[in-house]
Amino acid sequence: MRISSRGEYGVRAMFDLAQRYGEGPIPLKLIAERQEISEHYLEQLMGALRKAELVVSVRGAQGGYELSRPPASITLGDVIRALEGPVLTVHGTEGEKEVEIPADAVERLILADVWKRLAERVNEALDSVTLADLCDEAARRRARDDSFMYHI
Amino acid sequence: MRISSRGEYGVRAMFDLAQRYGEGPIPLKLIAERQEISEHYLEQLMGALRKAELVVSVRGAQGGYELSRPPASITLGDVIRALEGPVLTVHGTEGEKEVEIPADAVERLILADVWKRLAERVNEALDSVTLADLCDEAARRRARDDSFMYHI
DNA sequence: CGAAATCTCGATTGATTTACTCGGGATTCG
DNA sequence: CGAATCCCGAGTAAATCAATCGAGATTTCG
Repeated sequence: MRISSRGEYGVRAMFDLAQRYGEGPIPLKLIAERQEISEHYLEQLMGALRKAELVVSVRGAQGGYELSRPPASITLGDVIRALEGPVLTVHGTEGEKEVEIPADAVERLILADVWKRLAERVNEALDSVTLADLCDEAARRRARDDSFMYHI
Repeated sequence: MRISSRGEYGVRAMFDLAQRYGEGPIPLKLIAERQEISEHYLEQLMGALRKAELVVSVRGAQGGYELSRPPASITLGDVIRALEGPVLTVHGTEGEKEVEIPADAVERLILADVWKRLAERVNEALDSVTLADLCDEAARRRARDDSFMYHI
């Protein structure tokens, strides 16, 4: 149950974009350099984020990517689900259609319910952090570090 | 971010054992049959659960496995962590030792904190369900189904 | 005692997923 | 036009997953 590099890199890239929200499109190359992610690999991730409508792209020279909406309205859950698919899926529970008749129906049904509830809790946790939260925290820490510098 | 078959099968097997807690050792073969899991594969999982001290084994004829402690004191988190390793790990955060100097230290530190908090929330969710909870719910549903039968 | 029932352990294997890399095409700005 | 971009699909090496297999060690029962 780990977050793959897609999720990790995706969040880093989105954090990067969030801090530049409103400055127009940011070329992928810059994000890749700052976040130390392979350009080609990041392209794939941005493609998925664009399909999920979390970013919009501008093609051609001076193009790039920007968030499709304010950082406060994009959660880590949005980013992670876009890149890694639905969270905490269990094979016996994933699809919408019912699986084959189980040996002990009661047990299987209980577990299906439990997995579902747990997945909801995980999604709630992931959705409780927005890109704006990350930006605010970054601003706070940078301010603190700066004032610390002046006191030397 | 899915639960692998190890986690899913492991929970099924532990649920099975929990419902027979106090009846002495249950042979793996029976669990495998009831839960429709390959015997050899389940052996591996039981080995991990034994090393995590969630079950104890009794060797020889009439042997088998039983829970090492009451169902109310074993959580789904215990089972899943024993079988799948620590939950919601992120490569850049997993080890205890610090990774190489990041490009933007503030960003990386914030994300490390966030991943850690999220992992805690996921663990809390997984630990909020015990094997006894599953058994209680099974008993409740079976009772309801039975009384339904009598009314036909 | 000996045979059957069990757990124990490590090796191997095929399929899938992950984490990339590569190459070329389409679009837009200057 | 040509450079800077995004766009897209194919390919690949390594890791992980989900088993499978085979050979032992231990214990009960007849």
